[in-house]
Amino acid sequence: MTFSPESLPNRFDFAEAQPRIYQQWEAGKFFHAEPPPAGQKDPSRGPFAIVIPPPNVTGALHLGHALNNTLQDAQIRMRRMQGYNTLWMPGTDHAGIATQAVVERRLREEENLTRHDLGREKLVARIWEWKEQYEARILGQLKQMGASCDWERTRFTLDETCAGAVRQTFFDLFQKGLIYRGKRLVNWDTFLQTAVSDDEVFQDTVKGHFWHFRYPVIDPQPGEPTVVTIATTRPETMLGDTAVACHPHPAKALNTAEAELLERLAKAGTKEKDGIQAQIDNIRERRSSMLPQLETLAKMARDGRKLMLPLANREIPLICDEWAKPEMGSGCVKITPAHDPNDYMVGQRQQLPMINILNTNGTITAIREPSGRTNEFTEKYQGLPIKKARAAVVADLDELGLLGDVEDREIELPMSDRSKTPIEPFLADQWFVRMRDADNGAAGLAQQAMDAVTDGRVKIVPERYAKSYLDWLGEKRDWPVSRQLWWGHQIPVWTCMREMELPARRSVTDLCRDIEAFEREHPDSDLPTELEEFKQLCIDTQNRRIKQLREAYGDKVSAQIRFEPSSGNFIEFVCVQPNQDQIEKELEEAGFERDADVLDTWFSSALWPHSTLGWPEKTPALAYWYPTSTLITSRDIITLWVARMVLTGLNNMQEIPFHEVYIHPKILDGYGETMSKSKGNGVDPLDVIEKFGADALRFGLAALCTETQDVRMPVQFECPHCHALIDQTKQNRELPRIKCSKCSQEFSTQWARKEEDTALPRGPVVSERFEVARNFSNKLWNAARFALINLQDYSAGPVNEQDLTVEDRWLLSRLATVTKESTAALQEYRYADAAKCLYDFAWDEFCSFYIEIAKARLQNPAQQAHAQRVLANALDVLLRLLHPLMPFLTEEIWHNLNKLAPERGLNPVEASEFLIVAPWPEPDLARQDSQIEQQFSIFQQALAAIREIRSRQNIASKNQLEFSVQCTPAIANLLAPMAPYFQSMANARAIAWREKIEPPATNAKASLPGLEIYVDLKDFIDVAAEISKNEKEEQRLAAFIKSKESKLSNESFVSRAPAEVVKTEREGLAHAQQQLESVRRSLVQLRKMSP
RNA sequence: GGGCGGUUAGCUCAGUUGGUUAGAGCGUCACGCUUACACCGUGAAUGUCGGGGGUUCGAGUCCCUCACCGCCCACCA
Repeated sequence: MTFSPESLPNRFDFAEAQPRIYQQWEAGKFFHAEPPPAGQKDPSRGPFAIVIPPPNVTGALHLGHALNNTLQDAQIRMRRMQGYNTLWMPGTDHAGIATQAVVERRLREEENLTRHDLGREKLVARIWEWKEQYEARILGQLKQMGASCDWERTRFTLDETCAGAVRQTFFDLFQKGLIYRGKRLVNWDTFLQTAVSDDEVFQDTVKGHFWHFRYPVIDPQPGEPTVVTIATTRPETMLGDTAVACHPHPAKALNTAEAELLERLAKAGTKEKDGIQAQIDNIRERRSSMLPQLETLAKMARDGRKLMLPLANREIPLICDEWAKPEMGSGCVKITPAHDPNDYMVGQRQQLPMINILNTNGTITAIREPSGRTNEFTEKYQGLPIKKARAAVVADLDELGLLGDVEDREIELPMSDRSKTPIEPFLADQWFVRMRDADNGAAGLAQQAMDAVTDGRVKIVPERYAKSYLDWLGEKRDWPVSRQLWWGHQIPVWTCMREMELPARRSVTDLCRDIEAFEREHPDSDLPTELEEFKQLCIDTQNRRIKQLREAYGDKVSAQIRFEPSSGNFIEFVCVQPNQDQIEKELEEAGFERDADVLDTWFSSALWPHSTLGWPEKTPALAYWYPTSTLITSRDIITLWVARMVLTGLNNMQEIPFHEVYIHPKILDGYGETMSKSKGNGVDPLDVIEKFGADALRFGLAALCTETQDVRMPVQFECPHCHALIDQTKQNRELPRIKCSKCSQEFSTQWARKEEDTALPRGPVVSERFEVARNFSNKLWNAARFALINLQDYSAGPVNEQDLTVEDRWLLSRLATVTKESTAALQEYRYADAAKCLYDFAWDEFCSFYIEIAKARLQNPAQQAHAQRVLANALDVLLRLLHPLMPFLTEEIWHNLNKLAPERGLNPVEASEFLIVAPWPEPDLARQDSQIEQQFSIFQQALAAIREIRSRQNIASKNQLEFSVQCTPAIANLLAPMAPYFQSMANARAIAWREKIEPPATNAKASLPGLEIYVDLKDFIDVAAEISKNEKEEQRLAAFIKSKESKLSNESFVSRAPAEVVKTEREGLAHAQQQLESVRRSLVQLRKMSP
């Protein structure tokens, strides 16, 4: 079977080639990596590994994923070719909340069922079905993009391997005391009865009220107020108040606030000034009207004055806390630690009790006082939904005469994105990972992760993102890891309540309260005997239990035991190691219950770099590829994911997870908005692949990937009828159907729901920004086609140094430079630079010059074999350099090239069968030759000048031109051999190369540094065009000269600028003057000719 | 409110340590089927470098300032 390159189509048929080539790569096992066998020397250049940021199984991949994975694959492919033992670890993320939410929504929409109707097991089974479907789709998309992942190692954050790692990590942290149980305010959705994450909460502005209440002071002293006024937008929360706060130093606080405002006023623009001034006036007014009272309140707080919380009849303290802002409201603020995030912080600072007032369904609960007893005064509110409770509380306070002003006010209300109902802050038991440093000052998890970046073990590129990483970790906030969901890793802790067995003469609750009070008031004294004995008994009981558990289960379990004063019970938390089913069973039989919550999704993805390699097993893969080489991801998960991987890596492996982190740009639409399905401006990579090909998608994305900017990508609908592109606007992007502006036929969009819409053919969302890359791949395809057609009688053989022509040496010099620069650019994640460098070289140098020149040489029997060998070599190198960005096209051409020129290179060697594993080109730096490049550039300029004359004189290319060149013998020697190429590339015949020539009678002239080109125009001359051109040139030069002269006549420039700069300016001036003279001479000539 | 980016041709973007009168692709205009490629070739036109100050012999580049756009974080009882 003979291969006939002429029969290749003149467009690269990517739709046919992509699946075929991908299948060949997979069959060749090129993606699969194994560590070198134990005890053997590593034959490779060493390990190189990237773990994929696992896409969520929530839905299909979008263009952002396409970018992310293109950039990874480019690194992987280059390193593989460079000889590294390269692993790209693929997988997907179970994405807890997001995935459960999607499935629950569908359940609701399609079957009108809630998760409670289905039950935990069945819901989880449904989510697994969803996962299987989307995982397959995601992996399919990655393959169509050409991702060279090691699919045999594909992991899922919820699979068995990852589950083992999660449990091991949890157990380890639990045992180290770095995991603890605590209360935390969560965003509670009372409708769905679930906690939602911060990013599922949106703020809605609604009309509300601002109610002022008066709380009576208990035993006010003379001169003190009898009531304290507070204000709230949520009256019902007062049932859970445990303090009222005022500022400790109101005068100082007012001063500070005023000073800050004054500072802002000085800087503010006119628009803001009025507002700020009003605030300042307010402060000044308050200073006279309210300050004395605020000072009194602060003193009362210090004296321990108490207030009587109405309705609940609860004694609550008046406290000092800086959270109270003297410049706002009444200057005092009610504190409800269990139902407001800020109050919660105050509560923690001030050790206030936290009183929950809500049931999970949003009705008022049976309120329990800190002492443990139920509050009988609030029974009447029990069971009321919030709205009714609010009205009742206001009415009751009014009746007591404690209601003050009621203002109308716009309120920012947090709403649940999922149910569109208001969010209630709700106190829930949660598990936390301790990020803070140890009490003895030893670096905690957060600090260790910070150190890894500050000392350079982990390098973040671009550097500025290290700041977000460090700032966020620097807060060292404990990481809440439990989620009230069903989809995820269930927390491996079993809990049991145990009653305190002790012959207490007094109630446990009282004893505890006394201990607490005594320790607070006499921190340095020993406890009284009774209390001390009780405390010791508690400790002994705990220790005895821990010992019992240890005896029963050894180190397979770790226990934390806590005493709860309010109930007098011990709570035992037992964390069980992985694969201890028997122990779990025994615990459950003994009355323990497993925690129903699951772990934060980021807990499992935090382990990704080592869990995917098999940890906690000591696998050879883990030993070989960990730490991985680089992580390529987007900036929005630097904190959520990157920081946590560093932290768990250091904890579990005692080693960083990766050496480098590259943060790539985000893809925005034409309006600068992030792409998302919910806006309708998302582009499906598969639509781009279908229209432009995978290589165009990849090259296009890489070319846009610059360091500082996000990628802005205007998108269009493609009409399925006539293929016209219709710009997407904010108006039309949410329509279910669109009428094509060109063919007037209609098509459907992603919003199509109704049958009449879905029946229409779908118009995909694409971007014409991929056209450039598609055109480029076609250019390459055809350049290769040309080469192949001309290589049919190729014979391998060495290329002798003395046979190299100027154009050969120019090309080899450029090739060396391009190899060096594009390699460096890729290695440094400067993708746009790499793409541009290769694009320019391939198109403007290889195609426009080398191939054009080759056309003449390949005709000449004496030069043909040599030209073929250099051409094959150049194409070979170019294919290898482009392969990471355009794998399919280059692989396809490589195979064709192998058929005609299996042995190639300046010293021919047999090419590898597959480009994907061909060696990466080494830049032949000895070939870099600036002199040759300069010489060649004279040829290029001369050629351009002749072409320009042809164009301005409007001379058809079929008419041959004659030209002569006035230049030095050196330049003549250089240009004379290029005569055939002037002929083939500009249809221009060289008459003479001399130092002095007689210009032809009718001529057009071009002057370049060191040479003058005269084109003999014969009958073609268009005098008017020539005059106009020269006049324009005259003007331009005159202006240029004028500016140069004024610069050079400037004394301070000449004396202060570096001599070199002055010299180039002088030379520039001289040359321009010469040119001007020449232009003027031509004009005189031309005007004589003009009628 | 805090932090980080951005603003250069109609559009999308480059622009090194300050140094000729600022570049590319697309689009526009003119010409063109010439031994691969019309998804092509040849040539042309196109800019108050967001505004205002400053430093400097010299500023798209450095400093200050204002305006606008985007992202992240924290948020007002």
